[in-house]
Amino acid sequence: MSPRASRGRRRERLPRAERVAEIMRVAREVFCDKGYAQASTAQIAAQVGVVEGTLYRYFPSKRQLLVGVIEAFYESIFADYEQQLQGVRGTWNRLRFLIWKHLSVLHGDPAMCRLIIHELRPSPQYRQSSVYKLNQLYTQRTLAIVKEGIARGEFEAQVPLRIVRDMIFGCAEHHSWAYLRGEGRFSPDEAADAITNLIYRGLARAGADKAATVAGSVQRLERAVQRLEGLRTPGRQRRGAAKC
Amino acid sequence: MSPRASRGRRRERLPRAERVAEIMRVAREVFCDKGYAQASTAQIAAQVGVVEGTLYRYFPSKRQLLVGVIEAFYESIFADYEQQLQGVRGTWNRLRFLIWKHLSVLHGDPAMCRLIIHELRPSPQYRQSSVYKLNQLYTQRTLAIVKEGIARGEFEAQVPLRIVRDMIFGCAEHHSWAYLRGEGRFSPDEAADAITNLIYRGLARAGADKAATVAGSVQRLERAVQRLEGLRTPGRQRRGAAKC
Amino acid sequence: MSPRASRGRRRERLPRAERVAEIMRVAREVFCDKGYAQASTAQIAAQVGVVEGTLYRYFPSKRQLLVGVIEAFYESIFADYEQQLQGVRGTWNRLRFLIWKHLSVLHGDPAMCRLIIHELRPSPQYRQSSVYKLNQLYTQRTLAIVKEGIARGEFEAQVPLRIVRDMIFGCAEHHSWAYLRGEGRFSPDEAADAITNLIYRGLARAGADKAATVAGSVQRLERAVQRLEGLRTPGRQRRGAAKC
Amino acid sequence: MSPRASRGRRRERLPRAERVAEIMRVAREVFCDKGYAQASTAQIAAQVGVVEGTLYRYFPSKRQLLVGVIEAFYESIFADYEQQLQGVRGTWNRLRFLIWKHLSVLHGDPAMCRLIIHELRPSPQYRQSSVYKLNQLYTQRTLAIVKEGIARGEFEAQVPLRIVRDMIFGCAEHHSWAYLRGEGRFSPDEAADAITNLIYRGLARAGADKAATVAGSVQRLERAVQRLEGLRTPGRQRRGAAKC
DNA sequence: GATGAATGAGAATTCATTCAT
DNA sequence: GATGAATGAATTCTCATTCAT
Repeated sequence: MSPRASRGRRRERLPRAERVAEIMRVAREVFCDKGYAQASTAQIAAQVGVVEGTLYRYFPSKRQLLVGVIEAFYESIFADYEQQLQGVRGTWNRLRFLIWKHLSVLHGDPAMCRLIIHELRPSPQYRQSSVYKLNQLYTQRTLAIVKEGIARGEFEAQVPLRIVRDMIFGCAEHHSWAYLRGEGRFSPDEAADAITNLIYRGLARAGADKAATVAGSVQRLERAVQRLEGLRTPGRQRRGAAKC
Repeated sequence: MSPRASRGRRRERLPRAERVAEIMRVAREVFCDKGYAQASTAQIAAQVGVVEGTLYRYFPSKRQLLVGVIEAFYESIFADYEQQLQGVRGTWNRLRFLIWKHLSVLHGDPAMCRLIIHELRPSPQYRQSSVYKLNQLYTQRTLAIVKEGIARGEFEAQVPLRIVRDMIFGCAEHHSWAYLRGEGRFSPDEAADAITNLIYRGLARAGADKAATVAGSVQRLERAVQRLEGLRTPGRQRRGAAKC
Repeated sequence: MSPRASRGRRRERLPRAERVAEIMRVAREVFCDKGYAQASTAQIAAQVGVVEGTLYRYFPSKRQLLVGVIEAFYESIFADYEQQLQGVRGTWNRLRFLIWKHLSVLHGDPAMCRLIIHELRPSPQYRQSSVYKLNQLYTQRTLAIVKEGIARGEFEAQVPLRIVRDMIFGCAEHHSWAYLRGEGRFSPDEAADAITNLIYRGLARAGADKAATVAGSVQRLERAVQRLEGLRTPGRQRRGAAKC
Repeated sequence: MSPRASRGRRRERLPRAERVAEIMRVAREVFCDKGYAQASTAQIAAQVGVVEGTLYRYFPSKRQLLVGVIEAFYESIFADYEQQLQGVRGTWNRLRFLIWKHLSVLHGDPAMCRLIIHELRPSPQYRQSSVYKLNQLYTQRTLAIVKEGIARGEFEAQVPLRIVRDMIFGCAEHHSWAYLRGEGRFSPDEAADAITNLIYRGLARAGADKAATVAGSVQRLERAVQRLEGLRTPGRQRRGAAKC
């Protein structure tokens, strides 16, 4: 008898958290599908099953909705990052994991990455968003690995850290760039190998063990020299130890 | 007082080429200042001193105006590029010149570069624009230098060319990224040095003379070994050799 | 003086149905007055007392607004058509009613009819509009009457139905054509009589009773023959008859 | 050396008549192709190979260009009409020729006919155009045939001339209406037969010889009556005559 | 006779956001 | 908490026509 009921209006009153989650889920879809500018709040609202006004109860603006969506994405990406990294040993491997991870994210969700790279990052909101903070943490993690490499004597001491960071992330982004546009493909695995090797070699200390990448000629040479000359590599760690 | 003056405010009749040039000059300013989306054809027209319709006599759409502006920019950038490059000798120097050039463009006209990176390149028009073609040429030039390096025995034979390209341009873009947003600074000179060194070292043939970049420790070690053992390193491929 | 009054001039919030009705009413007026092309959405909106955007909440385009207006008109026209027709007996009378109805519509709302004939009907949308469907029903009704006439033996069996339809509606439209332009007049009553007679006679079975329309010459002749010869006309097919 | 020549500018100075003819030819094409509203003077000018200003040297407005195009078409249509009609004898045949001619024009140049029916005729210019005058002549020709039929006793004396005219032209237009929109087909021959028959029968005098169309039942009845009662129909031809 | 640059007013349409209910 | 009608200013683009050269 109620006209309300008969019109099938969804007056579902969801708890705040669920409503927010639903809006973000839909907004993410629409933003990824159409791009931020082409997406309309009307469409998002319709797809959620609410009216436009309702969106504004949860998000102060379309822009903040975008920021929210991206923040959630970022958090999910980095949720288990630390833990996974802890399982990886060795400078080369850790670097490779990090690069591979980055490439995998680009590969797995190109539309979201496009939003981040071309919508959020160039915008003034970026510095205020938690994405910025997360990114800084991420970057610091990355450089920490390089610093470890230096500390272990694997890398040159005078490494231009900022450039290394730019090379890793810039290369990954540039490499996946056509893919983000929907053209072509790339393999995160292969790219990760190649990038890691290049970076590693670029950073490697001249006399150091270039272990995994450089086939062991230098290593062997050094060992030979040590044997023959009774010399020790003057590397910081002195890992060849006593009796050698 | 003359009705002429009041009616036809500025009926300056410029030849086509001049009008086009003027429109592009102004459009470039406005696009750089406000960004593509925020720029309005009305503003551009007003600033040129014509009505909006006049814009559309020369450019079929706002978008094509952007493309035109960027194409002109690109052409001016690359006008003397070839010539300049011819004056540079040596692989490291040539690589460095190229990287420096790229960084200088980013540094010298960040706003235009922003337009290219965030407006033109992600758009569907990109592949049709002459910018795409120019970019391909540019990229090929870059990789030609790397190939020369290989041919000369300076670089490893198995260089992942695409990755090298991505590393160079991706690193440059990432490095200048905050600067493009108007935050921070960077030095094309310093960055060019650092990037070139990193790339060069990453590519350098293990047994080769790493002259300018790698301090000669490995080299010296190898020579010592040779002295001591009467061996010669037989080139990268046969490195396992007999009695070793 | 209250800021309320000055800001929100008329923020009357009508229920959807009422707003739609009001927009359609005004749009109809304006379209009829100026013609579709000369009518502007701005004028319609102003006359409704809303901003242009409000129009687009209810109609996706100016064109669809036109279609909506015409559909409503059509529906009102045919609302009681069936019922009225049921009250009319006899082939001639039914044909006459139908023709008269058509002429009356043309006469009663020439401006709307102009829109239909010159704007909607020649456009690609026409086949998709409900007007097209309604028109088909209407046409079928018309031809049903003709078929009844055939079944009753009043009309020739081999009637070219499509041509009959075209003649009825084409004639009515052509007849009212100057009137639609605002020139001249016509009388639906007189025209209906004349058209019906012409059509009826054109279709009438040669030997049939042409009762109401044809002044009774044939009729009388036939009766005379019947009297004299004691014959009945044996239907169209066997007309070669005996002794003739 | 002259830049003029090298640019291949067509500075052909054609005699006025040729230029006009060329403009009209192109304008006709474009109007027919796109419809009046969608056609632009720019396109017409470009297709002629002149600049827009040149159009305005020959035609005061786009509208007058349309009118000119249609007038030329009309004149070509009626160029040999009179002559052809003179070769046709008999009321039915003359009517049929006229109707067929009209249908043939609709069939042969639907796009032009659309322009006439939907662009020119509903417009205010129509009464001023020579097309209007030509149409009147044409109509009068048509009705002259009907009047001949009356004079010859073939048709009823009380024929509603205007309705007859509307029926002929209205039917033809309505019949070809879908065809003008590019949907469906029609045969001018078949339609001409059917329309002529219907009209002819509708107008035919009850007691008259309906020769070609009406199978002769009435005729025969009348002859029988004549025989029986010693009467003769006073029909003009009396061609059954004597010996019957 | 021809050019073609410039006009200028207006057209439809879009959409994030507000707020009375 | 949710609705959804209304805003309103801005936007790109169109095009017949004019007129200085």
